[in-house]
Amino acid sequence: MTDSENLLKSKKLRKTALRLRVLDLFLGKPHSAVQTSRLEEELGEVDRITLYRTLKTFEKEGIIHKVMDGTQLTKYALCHDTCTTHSVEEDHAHFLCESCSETICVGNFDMQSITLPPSYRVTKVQLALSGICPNCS
Amino acid sequence: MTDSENLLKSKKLRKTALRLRVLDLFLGKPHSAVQTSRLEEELGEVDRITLYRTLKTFEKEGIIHKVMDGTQLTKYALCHDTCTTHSVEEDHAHFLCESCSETICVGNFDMQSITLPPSYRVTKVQLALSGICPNCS
DNA sequence: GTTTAAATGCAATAGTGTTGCAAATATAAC
DNA sequence: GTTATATTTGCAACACTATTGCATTTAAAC
Repeated sequence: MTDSENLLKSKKLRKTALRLRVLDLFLGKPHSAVQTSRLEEELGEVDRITLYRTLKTFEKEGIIHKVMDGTQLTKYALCHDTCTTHSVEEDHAHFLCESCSETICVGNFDMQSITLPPSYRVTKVQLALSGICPNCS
Repeated sequence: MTDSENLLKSKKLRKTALRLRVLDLFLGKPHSAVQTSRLEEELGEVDRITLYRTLKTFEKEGIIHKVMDGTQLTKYALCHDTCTTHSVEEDHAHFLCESCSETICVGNFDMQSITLPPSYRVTKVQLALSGICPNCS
């Protein structure tokens, strides 16, 4: 049984052709955030609605999470360790390369370093870095 | 001459009815990020295309900047001090209240606290905080 | 194999944002 | 105040992203 099949089974999701293909794609680039339109391209002729529903299902099950990289584009990335239980990912940072537009997860950081008035109750911190990635410099 | 009129003059932009109304709105809530659809509501019957073009013009002139608060919505806020020269705003943080959905600028922070592999050249840092704001708690 | 609940695919729809172009208008020159 | 002109506006049309309802298909359990 492949990783994708195992993952679906562990989430009690039915094994369908598209779900397996989408999962394979994410598992193939575990630290990259993939844009929805890019997924459509890579998958070829798929029903767009089904793809969107697949992504929503995966998000709800904590398989993938939306990535905030400072663009307004919808990008998803595979969840790791800390975010497998919920789709919410806390204190997580992403880096967007301004040259190649690739977005990658760069792991967690210490949110203690941010000071806010105590009247604000902060429950989630997302950091969007951008610049030039190692490949492009 | 009002603040809005002065601002337009200083940017060598023509004084039009819509521009003045939009500017007044932003100047009225100098630390809030306003969603485009919300602007449409508050302005009443305005031509949507003209509004979008107005926002783009203001953004290009460094009057307002796009705010990244972790939602995929387009929100703009007035530029202050550090971001008046460009539409790019650096090392800036915003706070989104999960209860009332208001987004406010919470000022700058120290980006030194983020550690990344040195092969990444970071030129821009955006921080999206979310939780409960003082009004809602 | 049969059953059934879940997933898919299609049609229709909504929201956001853009471009081209003719008409209107703000500013500057007279 | 009038006129000239470059800017701005408003409309039509379009593109992209995303969602909902519903009939059909299919995966998994029996």
